[in-house]
Amino acid sequence: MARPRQFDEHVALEVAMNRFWERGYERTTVRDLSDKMGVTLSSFFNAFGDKRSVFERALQLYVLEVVGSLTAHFDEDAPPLTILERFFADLIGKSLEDPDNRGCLVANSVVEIGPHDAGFREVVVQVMARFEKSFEKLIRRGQREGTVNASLSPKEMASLLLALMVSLRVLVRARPERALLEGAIRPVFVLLAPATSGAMSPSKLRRKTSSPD
Amino acid sequence: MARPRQFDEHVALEVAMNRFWERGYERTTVRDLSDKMGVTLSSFFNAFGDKRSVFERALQLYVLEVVGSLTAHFDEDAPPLTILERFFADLIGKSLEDPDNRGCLVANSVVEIGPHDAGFREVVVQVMARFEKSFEKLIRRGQREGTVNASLSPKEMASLLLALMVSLRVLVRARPERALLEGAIRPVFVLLAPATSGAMSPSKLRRKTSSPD
DNA sequence: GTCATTAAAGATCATATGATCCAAAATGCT
DNA sequence: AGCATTTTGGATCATATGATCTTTAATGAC
Repeated sequence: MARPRQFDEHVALEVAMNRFWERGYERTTVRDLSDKMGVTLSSFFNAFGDKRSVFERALQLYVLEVVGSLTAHFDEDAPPLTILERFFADLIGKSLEDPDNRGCLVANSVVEIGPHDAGFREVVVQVMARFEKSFEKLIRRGQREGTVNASLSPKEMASLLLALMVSLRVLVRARPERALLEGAIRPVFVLLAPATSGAMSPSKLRRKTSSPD
Repeated sequence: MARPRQFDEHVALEVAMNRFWERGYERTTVRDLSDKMGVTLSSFFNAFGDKRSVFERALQLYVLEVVGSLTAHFDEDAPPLTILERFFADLIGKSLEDPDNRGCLVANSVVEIGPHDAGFREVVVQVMARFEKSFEKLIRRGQREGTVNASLSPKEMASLLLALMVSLRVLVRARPERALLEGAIRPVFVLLAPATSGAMSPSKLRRKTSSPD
């Protein structure tokens, strides 16, 4: 009943997402977008409305795909500490393997348009809240099961893990060094480990092979 | 011998710094800058060259003043743990009292222009390296003096503290909540506290007034 | 006072940018 | 085939933006 689209909307949005992720909102022009998306400028505006809407949907897509692939760890059947270890290993791995060091679109958006756009801030806040809740649940479960240090406040630890997660994604943009990122998380896992019975200090848990650096 | 300036270069740069801090690099136009700086567009370019140069000097100024006022804590005559507590309390206080939730210009720059401008990235990396070194020294001193958990790796803890510092400044842009920011740092201080002799868990050090939340 | 020198004022330029407009093209329905 | 409907191509628009140019103003040196 009408002329069919010559492009796949989902594929196009995927391209847009990667473009925004790499260059940020302001530095990405609609011409660059429509180019990379393989969509004419007319079709771009016809199909998506305006630049802001495209970003909105790109951000949604990011949350669905990239954030989703991370949160998937939370549903694994494993001890909370294992889940957290896998989660951060995955986060660091993905961060370091990105040749463009783009970090996280959500975190980037916090900085670039956080205080300037209440709508986007809301999205970002929601995403963060989800992580916080998941972290908190993991901590609580670990404490119930005796695999996580029972003296820790789950809420505080959730804040710490969220903060850590954000900072890893920010730091990698300037300093994509494994030692820095892994160094930052390792002490936190020392802290998470349950207090060993007796007078044993947490030092035994610190590393697999150790030498005081 | 020539017409004198009608503006104070330092004051003008201060204004520019605050403008970049609040709005970021791309969103701040030279017209807005010259306006707020009280300098005509001609004088702006005449005195500073171009927008990038102004940002460069604004960033320098930020490092000197804002970062400087934070690093001042490191020279205080107090136990490392006390210095770190004051440092983070100050950081959080300053972050929360800013009505515009601007976070940190350096951190913001990491995200906005980190991967796109090697020159600025270098500045940012330097600043971070300074903090890391300071953190590491504090940890080492605390360990020598017996006021910091001796089983921790100073390098790793320095990475963690740097990461934490960055994340606080980023988080405040979207979620200026004291509970979140303080919640994130408190467990780290639990970790930093020296292992108490005997089988005592760190729980006693956790809070001044406590109730398991 | 004259002159060299730099700053200020304000118009102006070239380009970039988000967005629109209109005609041509492609489809399904009848 | 003809029509309604949506997409596409490409020109175009209005404005914003970084930067420059020209003219005038202020100052010290002589």
